[in-house]
Amino acid sequence: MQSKAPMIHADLLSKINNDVYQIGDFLPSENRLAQLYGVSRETIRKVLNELTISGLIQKLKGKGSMVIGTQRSDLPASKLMSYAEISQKADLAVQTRLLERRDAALPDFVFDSLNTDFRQAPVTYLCRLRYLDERPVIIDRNYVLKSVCPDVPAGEAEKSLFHYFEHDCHLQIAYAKRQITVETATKEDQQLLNLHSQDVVVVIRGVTSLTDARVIEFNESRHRADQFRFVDFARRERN
Amino acid sequence: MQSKAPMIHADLLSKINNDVYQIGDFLPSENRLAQLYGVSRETIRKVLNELTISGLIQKLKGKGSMVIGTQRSDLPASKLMSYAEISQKADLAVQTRLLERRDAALPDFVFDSLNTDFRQAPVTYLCRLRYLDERPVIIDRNYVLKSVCPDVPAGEAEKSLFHYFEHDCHLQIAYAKRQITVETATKEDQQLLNLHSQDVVVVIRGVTSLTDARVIEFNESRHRADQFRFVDFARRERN
DNA sequence: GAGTGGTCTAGACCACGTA
DNA sequence: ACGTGGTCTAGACCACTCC
Repeated sequence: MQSKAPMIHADLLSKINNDVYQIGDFLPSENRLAQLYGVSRETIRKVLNELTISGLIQKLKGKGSMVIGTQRSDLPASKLMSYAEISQKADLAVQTRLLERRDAALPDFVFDSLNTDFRQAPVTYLCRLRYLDERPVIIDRNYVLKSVCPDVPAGEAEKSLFHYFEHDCHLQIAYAKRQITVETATKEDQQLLNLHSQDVVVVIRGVTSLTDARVIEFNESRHRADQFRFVDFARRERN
Repeated sequence: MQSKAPMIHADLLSKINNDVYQIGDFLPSENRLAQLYGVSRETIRKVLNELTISGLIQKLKGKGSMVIGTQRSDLPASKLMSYAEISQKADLAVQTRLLERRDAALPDFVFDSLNTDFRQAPVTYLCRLRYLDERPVIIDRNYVLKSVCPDVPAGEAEKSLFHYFEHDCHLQIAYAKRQITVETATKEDQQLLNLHSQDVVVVIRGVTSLTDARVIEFNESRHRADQFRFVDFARRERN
């Protein structure tokens, strides 16, 4: 049983993505939408607020809510999605190869963050190579805490880690902190991604947490710089 | 006259940043906060929702709201802030030099986006070089639409463009779309940023819009790759 | 059972833009 | 004057956690 707000959200989303409401158009007013969906105005406002944050609409005081973007135009690269999920949405010819999977301790470079709580914690280490059109473009390394998720089957690792966490382990991913930097390619980067010695890679390091705020994994993602693209939508904080 | 929600937001924010509520702690319950601040629970919930989106707290059903981050720990690189504002927050020794300022038409490379509406639109072109500790690290180029902001004084350009827009022109910045890529350094990049011919730069291209959804400027920002760092917080969409 | 957050409501008052 | 979004309220019912 879906609750009302998510259903309305999904409905408006699909109407925006399918040009029922086109960019530049105004949505029906909040009162009108409340009537149409048979809910209170506050419920409509909750949904419109989410669409505003996502960058799909802009509210104009005294005028209405204008459509300013769609999901399909610029795929949500800044959202928290797994590689498998993004690929699926983008309709790309992708492939994943599991290079390594073994028990390990968290390496203590721990991504310069002060996550000292996790030093030497037992993890399942995964190293996967991502292909786009038969060409290797990303090296993904995951360090999954055994205290939260005791094991990761090799078969699942080749598909989607997130899917495994959420469906098979009943663990709900909630949020992640990530950092993007550019670094010179290591010998291993050069070999796996077919790079030259002077090339650089885009490195994304992050921590992923669950709805109960427990950390489930650390990860490092190394991208061919020429294939890297990050799209962001940001709203200004009003002070 | 500040309204209630923003005041409570600011208060909780400062208490989190000043360790009154430390990471791992639970905030007072929603009912408790409603009593403390003398407002309704929905007002409290609005504020807590904002803090959740910002990555400062995580709500645990049946338990409470746990602090999971602060602003000072990882400064908000993914927020929509001007260079001047970020520098100020981060307490960096920075400097800006205006290299060029002239009337122009929007170049038609228009950032591959389909903003065909703006072809050949008259703009004020600005090129600024940003220094960090006496070293040049960023080349900023702005194309400010004359139809929205007729002119940009040279003096203001050396300070903060956003400050000029908002305080002197009474234009309210609302949101921006940006794209991050990595490209090989041009001759000009090499000269201005002291790079070698094989080096790369991180390029951020974007469009900035106002609260009334009008575009005010396009921009391109070219960063020394070794100085570039982008921090992001993302929440998982619940489907 | 008591307390927590999640959802939704019906209504109020305001500031803003259009006409 | 009217309709729009912005803000806030007081209260209801639910699902969840903890004791």
